[in-house]
Amino acid sequence: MDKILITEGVPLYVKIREALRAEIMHGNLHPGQKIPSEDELAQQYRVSRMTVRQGILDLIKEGLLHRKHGVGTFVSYPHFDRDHTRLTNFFESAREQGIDASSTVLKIEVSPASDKIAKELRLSPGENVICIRTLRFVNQTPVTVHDSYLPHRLFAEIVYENLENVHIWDVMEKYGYRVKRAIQKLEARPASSEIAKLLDIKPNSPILYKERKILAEDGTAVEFTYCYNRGDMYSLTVSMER
Amino acid sequence: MDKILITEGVPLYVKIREALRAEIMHGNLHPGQKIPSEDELAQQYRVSRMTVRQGILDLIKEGLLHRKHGVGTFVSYPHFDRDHTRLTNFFESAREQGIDASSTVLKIEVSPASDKIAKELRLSPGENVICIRTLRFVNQTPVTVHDSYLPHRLFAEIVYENLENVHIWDVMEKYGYRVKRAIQKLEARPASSEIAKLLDIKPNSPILYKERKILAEDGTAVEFTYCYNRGDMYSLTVSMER
DNA sequence: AAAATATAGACGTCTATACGTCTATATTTT
DNA sequence: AAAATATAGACGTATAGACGTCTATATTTT
Repeated sequence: MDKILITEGVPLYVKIREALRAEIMHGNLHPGQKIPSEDELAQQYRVSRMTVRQGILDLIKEGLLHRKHGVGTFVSYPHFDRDHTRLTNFFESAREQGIDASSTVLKIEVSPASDKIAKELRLSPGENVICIRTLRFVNQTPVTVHDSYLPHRLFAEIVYENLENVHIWDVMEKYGYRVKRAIQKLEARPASSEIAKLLDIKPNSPILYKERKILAEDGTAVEFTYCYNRGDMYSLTVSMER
Repeated sequence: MDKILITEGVPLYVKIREALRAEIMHGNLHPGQKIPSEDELAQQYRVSRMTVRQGILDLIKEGLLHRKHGVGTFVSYPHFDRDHTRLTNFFESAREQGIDASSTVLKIEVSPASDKIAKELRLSPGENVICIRTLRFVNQTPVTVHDSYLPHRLFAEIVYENLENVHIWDVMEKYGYRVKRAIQKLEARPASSEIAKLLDIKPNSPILYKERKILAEDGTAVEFTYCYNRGDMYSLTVSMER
């Protein structure tokens, strides 16, 4: 039985990958089930085995499939929370979950970087950074105070952009930097009086404190942030592998 | 100039990957620098281009290299915190950081799973789980209360094992399950009086609360845990990608 | 000088083939 | 019946070659 791939302008292995993904999602292939072997799929789709393999390997990396040498390839069980594992920005993830999200800019200023930020962003000593403090709302309730530090050298003109209700990562793309990776450190902390006031909670309430460094595709450190998230209204899901 | 690969019994692409890694680590190739093209490397190592490619792709997945279509492959800047990004267990990561770590078992019991745990571990209704509560210490100070739930069906005999100062993941391997992935939800919460007493802190102090589901290589859900970590003594670093 | 175009280098996709290694199962031997 | 062995199926590694696409740079044209 031949399977035919129609779309043009898309690599074959991507088509096969998506065809397999669709079969899994639609339940034609169910969790735990063995999928056809690389050879069989190659014949079905009339491509070479290596092409099928490339598509399968993608899905394995994603966690949708797993395989055992000498035995076969199997559909993984769901609950891998694939969606929450990707690096998404505030507005993206809110939109996906159908939540009303907004943000206001509290402050923009340019000043020399602190030692810590200079080190994290790999700046020369005394180099300037743009600091943007925003307050983020979910359903009109303040949830996060977000302090963002950007190298002034790379984003000097960004201070003239509209930054309300827009994610800064989208703005960065105009400057040629596409965000690729974040390294984040998480802690539970008591809210300072300043943060408590902004988030409309009592001082010393638990805050999910997050420091993160954002890297672009070429490894440039493009942003460093301090985030103060209301503990009772914010949770974060991550996936890690051995 | 030919480069020669000596070790036997190791795939060629692994040798090339490790040779490249060594060159980067030893500083022969420095961050930002362009490495030789796939064609050049194939000639140097006298292998096919696809073999070199497989090695390079591994290093890109790791974040050690990055590439730009039509331009070349480059050494990434460090600070990717590769070490903190892997899923490691409590004792592994403590050892790596040269920290004194220990744990005591407070309780072991077998009982029917709660609805939530049955759902997360994909158990039949009413199926039994083993609950193990441990207290973890760093430098003799209690840092984490750890409630672990395991399917009784898979690990019935585990209750007879020594579980003090041992990580349960190591014990699980004896039962044929190798931990592969964790999906964790993180929140900042106030400490309950029970948890506060165990961690020797005041009630309502910030706790980094963590729920996680642990999956084995074949996708079996092997453990569900609730973790209560002292906010002032525990932080977690994770990396996420788009 | 500016704009359009050509070119070379490098990565991206794809094929067809070969042989190695691992696992589960069937077969044979003890 | 148990143990050893063979076998088939499936993934793992590796090659050589072809052509596509992208980027930066050099060249030509305007």
